[in-house]
Formats: sequence, C-alpha cells, structure tokens
Amino acid sequence: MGDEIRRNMALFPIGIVMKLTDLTARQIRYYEQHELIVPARTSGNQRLFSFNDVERLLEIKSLIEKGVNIAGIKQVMNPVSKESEDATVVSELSEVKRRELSDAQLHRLLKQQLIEKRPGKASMIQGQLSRFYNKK
DNA sequence: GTTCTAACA
DNA sequence: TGTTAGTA
Repeated sequence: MGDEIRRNMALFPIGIVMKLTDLTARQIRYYEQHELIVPARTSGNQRLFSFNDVERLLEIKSLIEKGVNIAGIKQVMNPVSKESEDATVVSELSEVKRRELSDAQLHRLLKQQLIEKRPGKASMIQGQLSRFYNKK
C-alpha cells in the first residue's frame, strides 16, 4: 500500500499538468467542475495534482479525442474514489517538494511511475507521457 | 511569474 | 473552449 500514497501524493501545480497532458488549464479546471478529477488544494487554494489525477486526465483526453462528451465520460469512468480524494494534502510538505521538483526530478518521477508494473493502464499512459519525457 | 474565479466576445 | 479581467 506504499504505492497508493505515492500515486495519490499531490505534487504538481496546473502548469506542469498542462505540459504532461497537453490539455489547457481551462479544460483541466472544467473537468474538475464536472467532478471527473478532484485535485487537492494548497492553503492558498492552488490545485495540486497527483499521478492519479494525471492518469485520469489522460484517460479523459483520450476519450475526448474519440468524440465522447462529458456526460459520456462520466458514465464510462468510475466516480472519484474516497481514497484518492483524501489520501493527500500534506500541504506544507507538498509545497516544499513542489519547489524542488523540476525537469530532472520530474523526469525521474515520471520514469519511476511509468516503469511500475501495471499491465492495463500503464501502456496507455506511457504512450501519452512519453512525448513529454523523451523531449527536452 | 503563476494560478484562481468568474464572465463573455 | 478560448480568453480576458482582477486577485492572491
């Protein structure tokens, strides 16, 4: 269960998630309004996304590209689980880590995340994140 | 400089 | 969805 916390650990601000997913801030916030994702918040009300959130966004993105609308996605995707909802917000700690998190470290985290042994989801996520982490 | 909410071309 | 206004 150590992996659970790692995936639900809120680490990145919307700017990084934009690069990771290739979605606009508008879209990301819009999907949150429709409860497709429930990112954590810092004490200053800034969103903090976890790997889980990024995965969900990538899944949403792929569905959108297939022509599915929000209503359709809501039916296909499981509602946000309770664990991923609260197993997070180490606000102070996360904010500190966020400052230290940059290119090199982000790549390391992404690689570590992508290498995890997960048959189903891993493949899709890897395909879409590879863009980001193979460049620069 | 970045992110947030709200609102409208 | 894009984009802009006014903040924090």
